[in-house]
Amino acid sequence: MPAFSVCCSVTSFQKLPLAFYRRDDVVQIARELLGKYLVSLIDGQYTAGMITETEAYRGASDRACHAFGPRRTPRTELMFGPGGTAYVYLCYGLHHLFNVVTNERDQADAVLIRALEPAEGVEVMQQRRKQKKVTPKLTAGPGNVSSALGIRKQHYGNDLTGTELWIEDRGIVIPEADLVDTPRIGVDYAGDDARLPWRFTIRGNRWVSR
DNA sequence: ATGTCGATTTGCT
DNA sequence: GCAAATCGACATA
Repeated sequence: MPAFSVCCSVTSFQKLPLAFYRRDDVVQIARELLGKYLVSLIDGQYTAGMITETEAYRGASDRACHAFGPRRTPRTELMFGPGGTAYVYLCYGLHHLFNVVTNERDQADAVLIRALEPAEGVEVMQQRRKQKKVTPKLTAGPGNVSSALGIRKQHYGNDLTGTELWIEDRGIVIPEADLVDTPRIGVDYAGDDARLPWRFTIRGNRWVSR
């Protein structure tokens, strides 16, 4: 059993274009992001990992979303802008959580990236995370993803077609049968919306939180 | 293996 | 004031 998925026969890694993010169905986008690669070139360090866990947050109509209401504040305003930017915010006062803003202007949808399978720059990730061993703890859990890739609040608003932080299609397709949906984590306060099956993982992949 | 607790920004009551 | 899209250190078993 190999430690990492094998990536093969792909000649070009395609950076996802703005059109990918600006579509109307955030739940579908959250599904499609599984198997894509989140890449960062931050502080001169190149790190990348395959996305293994996502959660969809559907704008003003979703009680679990910061933009529910609609709630427009200096922090959430970015989500009301057009898709293709990085919504980074501080959770519980210390964890930087990385989200992808989707949909068109005024539709405040976003996808939270919750876990990665490390691909490149693993040693850099270990240094940032202060981990001697490579285990799922390295990149499982949204706070750990940001920590491993060097994502901080200064990356709030970054253009995801830019040179610091982006997502690539490397030709990996997750079969529909291997796509697992469950309720989202840590949103008990959201009433009925807390039960929506909008958290997505890859069946059998060990690089997931919890 | 499981549980409690502290760190500490943002935004609502 | 308090709860939050969390995590890891530490305690106990």
